[in-house]
Amino acid sequence: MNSQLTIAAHILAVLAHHKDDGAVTSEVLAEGFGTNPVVIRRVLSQLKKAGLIAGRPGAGGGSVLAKPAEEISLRDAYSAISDDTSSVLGRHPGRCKDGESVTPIIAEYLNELFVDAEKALLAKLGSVSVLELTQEIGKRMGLEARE
Amino acid sequence: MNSQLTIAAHILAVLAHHKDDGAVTSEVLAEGFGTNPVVIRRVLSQLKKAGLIAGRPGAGGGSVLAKPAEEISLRDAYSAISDDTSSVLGRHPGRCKDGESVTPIIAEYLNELFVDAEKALLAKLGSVSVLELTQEIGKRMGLEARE
DNA sequence: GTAATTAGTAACAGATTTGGTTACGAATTC
DNA sequence: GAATTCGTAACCAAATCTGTTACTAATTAC
Repeated sequence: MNSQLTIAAHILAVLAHHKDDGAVTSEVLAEGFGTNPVVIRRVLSQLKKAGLIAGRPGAGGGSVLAKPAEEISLRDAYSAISDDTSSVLGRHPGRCKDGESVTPIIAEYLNELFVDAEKALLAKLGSVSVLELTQEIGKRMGLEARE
Repeated sequence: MNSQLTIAAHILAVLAHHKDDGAVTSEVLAEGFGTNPVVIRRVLSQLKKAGLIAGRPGAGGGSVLAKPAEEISLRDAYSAISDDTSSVLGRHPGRCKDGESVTPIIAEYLNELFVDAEKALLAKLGSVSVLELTQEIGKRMGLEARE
């Protein structure tokens, strides 16, 4: 699900933005992102499993951040929605005919390189906290209101 | 096409590895990767457009590197197979109801962050040349033969 | 010049993935 | 007990991905 990270980041940003207004329902989040509440709940479920948010069913329920916004990074969101097999760059399958010795070596080395590249990406995501997210969003909203 | 970068890297590695053995046919490349020659040719076509390889049809034809291996990086391969709209992390669609002002701001900011993260990944890919690729592969083949 | 080889590309099919929807049970509040 | 909301399963349509066949164009071999 390629939009899950985007949705997760959106959710975290909105929850942090509304931190003092109580829980946010999946319906509100869905409207904000322009999708169905179930799509949102699928991501909420994974963020919850990862301990990033907390949710309560029932009237007046919804989701809130489970931790201070400065303790949640976009990398946490990425980890929450990724399974172990997923990779942004794909993996070399390493299929080859018997006796062909160069292919599996290329496969293994390329996979190592891709993992390294992915680590660089994750490091960048890890450097952005949800707190920074809301601060920047608040700043931009202020600018826009003034225009 | 998610395996295209892997295929492209495989192609470049094999072409560099066989640099002194003449052109390599799409059939040989396909066997090495375990796929159909047409799948390989689709990627070859893009690498050729990007000026990374040169190909000749006809008997004894095939593909060769168009530049010295040290002047081709995995980032070049990535650029060759990506179009402008593609992104490894996806993009925030920015859909929202009228009057909702926070959503487009979140969308824009997240997209900026994702582009930054992608740049970190591309920088890593850019640091690996096809020459290094073949050198490391040659090293590993030597090690394996000795086992 | 003719045959053989190979790239390049279009067209198509099957499998997989993705995003959206409906539905329903469980938990919670009022 | 009624209303609300989550959590999740089931399903569907659209898109994407991978592989295949088929054909043309270009080039070499003889």
